[in-house]
Amino acid sequence: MPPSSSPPARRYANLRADCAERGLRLTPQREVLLRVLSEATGHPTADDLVRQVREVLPTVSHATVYRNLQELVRKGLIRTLDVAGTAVQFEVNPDEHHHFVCRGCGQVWDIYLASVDVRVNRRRTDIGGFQVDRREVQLHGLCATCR
Amino acid sequence: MPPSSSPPARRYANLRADCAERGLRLTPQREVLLRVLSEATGHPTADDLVRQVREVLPTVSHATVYRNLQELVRKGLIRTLDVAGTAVQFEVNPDEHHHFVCRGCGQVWDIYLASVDVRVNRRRTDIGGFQVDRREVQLHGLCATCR
DNA sequence: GTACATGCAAAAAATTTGCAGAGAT
DNA sequence: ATCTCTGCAAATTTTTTGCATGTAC
Repeated sequence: MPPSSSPPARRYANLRADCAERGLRLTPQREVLLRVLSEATGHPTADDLVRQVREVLPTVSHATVYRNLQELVRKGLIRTLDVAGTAVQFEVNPDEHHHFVCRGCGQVWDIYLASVDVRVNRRRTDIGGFQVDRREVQLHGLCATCR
Repeated sequence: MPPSSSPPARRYANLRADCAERGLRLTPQREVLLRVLSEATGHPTADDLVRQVREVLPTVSHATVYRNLQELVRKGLIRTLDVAGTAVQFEVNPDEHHHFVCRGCGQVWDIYLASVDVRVNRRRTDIGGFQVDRREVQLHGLCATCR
């Protein structure tokens, strides 16, 4: 089931359609990247993706993959995973989900929450007038292996 | 009030005590760094901190500040802020709090929550046996200026 | 005195940029 | 024909490392 309940083929079709819709051309390099993204498990780094794309198109340049990822994030097709580490990790699971971060090994797992109830304490909070689009919960601790 | 309800002097004393307790020597460089951290507002990057330390000790090396920050994180005196961006940001607010991330300008604010209620859906979640030490909520959206 | 900390300089890692040419629409 | 995208190579930015020297405890 994880990392996503939508099958890769479906996700690939969706990504292609999203690109077309937003005026991103479907070049061979971009198509391979989309396929790699749609099949990805976990949270690949830009470098992971460069390597995987190169398994199919060995001549693809670093810059192309980085630029494409940037563009896909800008258009909202994928997201960066907000977990500090070395390199940026990309979030390719389109389902609404959250994360568990192990402080031992640094790995990140997708988790699904049955309920999220959060209320801001406006009195203590030094910012107002903000609009919330998305809520993400990160649980931090130790995974079964690191315990 | 923000970024922390404890006054800088108190936070500085706490950090010094924590260092002593964990066998970290109080060198002049480290003391200046602790003072800068205790007075910090927001979420400084390593480079921000290097610059601020150098206002007091102009000869401090890059490596020293980076190594110290690493050590302070390892010992749990500060944390890295889990928000993807360019450089790692440090979390120096010792109070329990959460974050609002603006997708327009990328800025991050501390927010305080009145209540957090989260229940994991174990059936959908592909990991078990993990132990949770801390829960962090990130709200994503647009700040008042970027709206 | 000893173990830990620092400075320096260089390396490594991650990401971005300029530019000329190729390709999609 | 146009505007986007790509490859290459080099530059930038951020962080880490080795080693000799210095210093807090």
